[in-house]
Amino acid sequence: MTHRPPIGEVEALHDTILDWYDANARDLPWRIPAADWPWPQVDRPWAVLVSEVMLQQTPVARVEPMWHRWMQLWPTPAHLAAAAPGDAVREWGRLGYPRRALRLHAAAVAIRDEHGGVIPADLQQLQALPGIGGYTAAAVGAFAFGIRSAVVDVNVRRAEARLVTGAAYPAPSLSAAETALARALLPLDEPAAARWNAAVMELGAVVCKAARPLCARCPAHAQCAWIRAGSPAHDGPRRAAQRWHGTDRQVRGKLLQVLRDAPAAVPRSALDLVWPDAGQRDRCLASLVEDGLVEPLPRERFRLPG
DNA sequence: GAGCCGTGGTA
DNA sequence: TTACCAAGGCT
Repeated sequence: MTHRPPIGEVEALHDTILDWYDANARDLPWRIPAADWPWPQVDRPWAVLVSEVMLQQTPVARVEPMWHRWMQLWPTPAHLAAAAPGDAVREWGRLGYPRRALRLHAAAVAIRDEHGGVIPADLQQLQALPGIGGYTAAAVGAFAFGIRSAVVDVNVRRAEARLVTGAAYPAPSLSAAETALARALLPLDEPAAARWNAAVMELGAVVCKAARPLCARCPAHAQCAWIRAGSPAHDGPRRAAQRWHGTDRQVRGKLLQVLRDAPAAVPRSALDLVWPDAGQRDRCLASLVEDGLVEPLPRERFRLPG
C-alpha cells in the first residue's frame, strides 16, 4: 500500500533537494556541525536535544533566543539536572507547553543518573527519556549522532505527501505508511541520510508550507506528484480547530505566568486575580500541582517547584 | 486514539 | 477579528 517511487525518481529527488538545501539552509546554531562547533563548553548532543524539544510546536524565531540562554545557563545535562525543576519552568518563559521544560529537566536527571551524563546515541534509549517521543528521538539520533533514522515531523509528512502521493495535506495523525515512505526515501549513506532529513524538513518549513506553498520557488516542482495532479485542494476532513478563549489552557497559562514572574512564593489571593471563575481557577491550579508545575506550600502559598 | 496541553505571529 | 498554524508527547 505504501507509495514507493522508482529508484531513479528517488535518486533524482535526493539530488534536487540536497542541492537546494546546501544552497538555502538557514543558519541555525544547533545545526553547526561538530567539527565547527564554536562553544567547547556546550555539549553538542545536548544542544541538539534541547533545540528539538523547544521546537515541538513552537516556531524557530521564538526558540532561537531561548535556546541561546539555556545553553548559557545549562551547557550540559548535568548543569540542568543540578538546577531546580522550577528554574527550568521559569526560564522556559513564554515558549508554551511548559511541561516540556519539566520533562527536559527530568530527562537531564535521567541522563545524569542512568547514562553517566552522556546522551545515549541510541534511538530506543533516547525515546525512553521524558518528553522524547518518536520524532525527537529520531531527530536527535540523526542530527546529533548521524544515525540513519527517518525523522518524520509534520513538515516532512506534508512535503512527502505532496511530492510522492500527490495529496495536499497528510492525514491528521502519523500513519505506518508515512513512516514506511520516509524510510524508503532515506538515502542509504548515513551522512547523506542525516542531511536529507534536515533538507526535507527545511523544504516543508520554508517552501512547501501548509497554507500557501511557494511552488514557484520549489526546487522539486517538476518532480511533484501534487503539482502533476493539478494541485488539488484538500478533500479529507479538516483538523478540528483548537479553542483557546476560556479554556483551562488559557487559565493555566495565566496562573503560571504569575508564578514565573514572582521572585518568591505567592499567596492564593495573587492567583485569584487572574481569572474570575473560582471553580475553573481552582481546578486549573490543582491540575498544575498535579502536573508538578506548581508546588503548594503551607499557609495557602504557591511557587514553581523547588 | 481522541483530547488535552501554551503562546504568539500572520492573513 | 477569527482562524489557522508552528521541528509533538502523553494519557
